[in-house]
Amino acid sequence: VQTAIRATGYAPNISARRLAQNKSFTICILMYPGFYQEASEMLSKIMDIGYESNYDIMIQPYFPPHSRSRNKLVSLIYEHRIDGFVITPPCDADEFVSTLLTTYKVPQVQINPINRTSQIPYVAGDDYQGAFSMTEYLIGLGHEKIGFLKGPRNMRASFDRLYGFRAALDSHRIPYCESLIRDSEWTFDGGYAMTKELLLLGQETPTAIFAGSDEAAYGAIYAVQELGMDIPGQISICGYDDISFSKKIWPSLTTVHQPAEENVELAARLLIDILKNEPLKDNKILIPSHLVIRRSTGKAPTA
Amino acid sequence: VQTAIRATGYAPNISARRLAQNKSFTICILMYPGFYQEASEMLSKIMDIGYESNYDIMIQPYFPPHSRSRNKLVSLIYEHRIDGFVITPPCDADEFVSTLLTTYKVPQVQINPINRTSQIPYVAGDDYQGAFSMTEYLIGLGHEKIGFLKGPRNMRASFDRLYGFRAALDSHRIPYCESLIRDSEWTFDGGYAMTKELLLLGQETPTAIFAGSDEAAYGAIYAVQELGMDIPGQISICGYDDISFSKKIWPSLTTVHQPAEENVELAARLLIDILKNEPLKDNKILIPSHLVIRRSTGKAPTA
DNA sequence: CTGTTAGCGCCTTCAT
DNA sequence: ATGAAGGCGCTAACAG
Repeated sequence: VQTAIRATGYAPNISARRLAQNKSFTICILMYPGFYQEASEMLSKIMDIGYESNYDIMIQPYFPPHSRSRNKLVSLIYEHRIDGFVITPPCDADEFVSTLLTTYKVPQVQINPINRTSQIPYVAGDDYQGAFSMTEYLIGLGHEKIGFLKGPRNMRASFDRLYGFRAALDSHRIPYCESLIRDSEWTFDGGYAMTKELLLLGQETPTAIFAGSDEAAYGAIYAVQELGMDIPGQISICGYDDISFSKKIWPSLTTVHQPAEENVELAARLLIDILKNEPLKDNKILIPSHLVIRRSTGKAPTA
Repeated sequence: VQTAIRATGYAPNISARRLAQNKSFTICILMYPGFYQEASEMLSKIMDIGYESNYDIMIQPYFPPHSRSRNKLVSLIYEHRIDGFVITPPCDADEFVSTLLTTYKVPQVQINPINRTSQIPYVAGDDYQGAFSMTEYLIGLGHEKIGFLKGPRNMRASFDRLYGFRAALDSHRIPYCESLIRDSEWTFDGGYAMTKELLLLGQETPTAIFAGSDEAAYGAIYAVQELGMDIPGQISICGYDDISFSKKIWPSLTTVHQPAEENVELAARLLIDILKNEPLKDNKILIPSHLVIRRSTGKAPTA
């Protein structure tokens, strides 16, 4: 029968199905513009999932300062265009988003949410452990004065990575020095500016900088290179995220692999399972992270 | 009345509208995985357009080796999920795609298509002129032995950039030397490998390398740095595309600005105008490109 | 278990 | 001009 159906060129009309079932068979991934640099790599995976599960996937940028973002979100929900959302950071921290979704009881899965105690399903990387490992690795290379670049306050990873860093220092009895901690917002410009500041500390100049994100690490590398210093000879730099460019820059970046595509993929799968009312083993998933050692880190210079 | 409607919380059901009008109000952007590195920057713009025009926008990866890609594309068309397509390179060169779209008379707009003589509307950058300008700039710096990295044969830009390069050499009476032209496929690995080869040419070693794309230029820079050579002191490197990372690497990359987001934006706008049967001024759009001079290029070393 | 029918919510057509 | 009714193609509920 199936073959006969195919032979006639028949295909169901998706709009009619959607209307009859009052479902859109579409999920939305809410993204903060610029947060995911490697969206294109992500797209393939996401779309595969959509294909397998017969769900369409819509990527929606959410940028709070634009009222347009909010309007769009509202219309997606009101007009029944979307069955559920994957919320990427820092959108979960946005009050408009969170109240809207809970008010209308729209199914959602969050990625790396600020608040892990709520009942909302999530997928998260183990930022604490990753930062701890990286810091221990640096300490093992002989670094004691380590600069750290903090991220935005509306992302949980910002805190966890700082805590992991600090815990590793503590466990090796290395003093935690406030002047070495800088607020970079995890942008290129922030990493650049804060690294310049750290390098002007004179006697207190760090021998390594743990940029909290790869993006900030690029800024740090740029600043260091501009000053004509050698990486890793005079100073080591490392990041966190392992985005695809990190192996293409010189020197290639030591970082923590935090598979953004995998997070989104798992979140999308989880959401679809929820929408299909399939039984789920677990609705809170923690993904371990691991170090990727490349060329931007080395032994601390012997003063 | 409108305000009253809003007050009651009314919103039209999109599925019903789609069914009644037999349209999906959705367009699809077909992308070759990895071709657009800065998809995330693009997304914001694209989605804005969708919002303004009440069209949903679906990004679909197309990777010919996966039969899944083809099946998905077929189902999008058969099931009336899509009103029209934006075709990004090199998808226009894929026979399955082109015959499918023409057979079913699906509206489409192409970006940088191989074939500009067909009736299909397109948006394209002026690759010939961009490559010509860049080459003249290098010649002006005193470079005469210039390596060039070719791109894949299924993209028009590959040819136009090479022609522009060659034309500039000719107009300055600099001999065109086959051994300096290499096939990099415009990947990082290709740029890396071919640059290594070029640097082993001994007496014929180029003093500048015009990588046909930024991605290939990253590979070139990596190779040069690995050999401990100074950029731009000993060798100049430049790219083409001006993707966002090119200003973040060290040394920042001299390149030709070819606004990928703008191309896609224009193409999507054009497609939507076509779908709405709006009168169009022009259905073949050529976008000029311009040089972006950064730190990776400098005067040719005086032998 | 198979076959028939009503209805999803909107748009368009036709009649008033 | 305004208003009522039919139909888009599928699904779910119901009857046989």
